[in-house]
Amino acid sequence: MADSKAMVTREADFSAWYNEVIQRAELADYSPVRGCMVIRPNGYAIWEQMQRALDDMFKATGHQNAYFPLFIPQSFLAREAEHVEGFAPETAVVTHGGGKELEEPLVVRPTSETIIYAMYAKWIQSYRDLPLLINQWANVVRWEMRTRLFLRTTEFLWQEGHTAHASEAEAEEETLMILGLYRKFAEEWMAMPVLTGRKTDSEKFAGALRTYAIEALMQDNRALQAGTSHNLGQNFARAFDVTYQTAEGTLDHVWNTSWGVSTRLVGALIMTHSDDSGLVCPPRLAQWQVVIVPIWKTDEDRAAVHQAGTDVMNELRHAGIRTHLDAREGLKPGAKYFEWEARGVPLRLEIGPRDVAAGSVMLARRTGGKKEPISLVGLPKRIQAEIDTMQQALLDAARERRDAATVRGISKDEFIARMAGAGGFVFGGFCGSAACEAEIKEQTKATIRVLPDPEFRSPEPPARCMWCDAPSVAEAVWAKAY
RNA sequence: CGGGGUGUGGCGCAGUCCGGUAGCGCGCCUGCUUUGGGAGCAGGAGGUCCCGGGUUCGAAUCCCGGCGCCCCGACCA
Repeated sequence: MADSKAMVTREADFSAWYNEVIQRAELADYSPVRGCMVIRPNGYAIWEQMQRALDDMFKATGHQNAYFPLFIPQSFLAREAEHVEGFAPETAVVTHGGGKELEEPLVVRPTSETIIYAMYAKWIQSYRDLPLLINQWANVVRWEMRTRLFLRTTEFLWQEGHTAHASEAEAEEETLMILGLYRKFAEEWMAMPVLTGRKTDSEKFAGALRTYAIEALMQDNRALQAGTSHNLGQNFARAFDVTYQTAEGTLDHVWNTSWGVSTRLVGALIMTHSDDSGLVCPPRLAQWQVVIVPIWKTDEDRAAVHQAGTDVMNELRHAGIRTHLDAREGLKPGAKYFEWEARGVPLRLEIGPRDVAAGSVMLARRTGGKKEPISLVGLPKRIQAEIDTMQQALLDAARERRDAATVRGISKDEFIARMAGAGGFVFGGFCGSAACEAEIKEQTKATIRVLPDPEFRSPEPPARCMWCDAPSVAEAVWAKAY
């Protein structure tokens, strides 16, 4: 790599460590444009795996992909009061085109509700047109003050689903179905445990009736919102006049939902699993699940191990395992080991003359443990089992870490001390007052991440507000967040 | 925009206090020898020292004015 060979540790400087993991794994780089990043092939490959898995899930639940324009007439943004208040300060605006000043400035989309619902108004006439279930994969731009690779960049990639329904109940069902789908993706693909729940009014999407989110806890015990699903009610339908005729012949506004996850998930993946040797990528999302490193001394050996390596690669690929043979010359095996570790490849197979003679390969796991020789007989099955085991082990480890950093029912003073120190998730009673919520944020930097869904709540509902001691109206989860 | 820091080959830095014409490590290129945990030797390429102005015989270094980037805050997926 660029400088000295030892990495900054998480312990020493988590933020520097995060940047170094990204640089060493060649996931992304800073661009000439402030706040924007270049997603390099290794990083984009992870995003592509994420896209594939999510897209399959969207399609399996009846959604179709479409594409809407990057530019939105500025006036569109203003049609929904809360929405414009929320997004106007962070938009990029195009005022000139073709050398002339535009009659109406164009906003570079920070999100696409407005232009999509303007179109829905044209497309939806009858209850027979509902539900309309559309997703788009796109880039959006938000002029953030401070940016960080993957976590918050001026331009980012995401998917945004936008649906229209005939009733509030249907819209709510869709909103929650997607929340569950995001949770499933986070846990089963990213091996990242999440809390699900509702956002408070101060944290909800600008223009939504209700916002739900999945929240994860990073290794530095700061929370990260990993995905959101909004029930928009009829707010946008009213603003864009999206109406339909009911079976009874009356006219009604549709009920909308919108939901999204972004390239932030790549940052979440990094901060959930990686270690002081570099990226650790869950096998299901890894560009390469297995890398084969041949080892040789003589030309004879070289030919033999390359043949063996190629055979193994073909056999594994045939079994659907993403496998790469690192046949580069002029690099010692150890150098390759370090490089592939930094890039997070889950499994490494070393093949040298001794292994060829023994009909085996040496298996090393990115997550540690002893190297061990394994037989070439039945190799794909064995490797698939290793992949499945590692995928599960990563989720288990991440959940254990999160749970260890979660406390319930502590006092105000303990809360203050905890937010100043260890961090993590804190469950406690909440009085429901926005003023109280704001005061907590001001004094401790902690925010309510979610009002958790029933399965995450404490067995005994808290009786009083953790902060002000007024009667509690809901249990809340606080954390310092990214 | 407020506070702090920093701009020197691709990357990380030294040199700046005390002015004398740019150096180290890593990386890169070529060749030979190497290859079971970051190879060795030899040769080589690569720099408007952030920009502009000033002082001086002479500026990476001193002075003035800009700009960029990073960290901490306010905003956020």
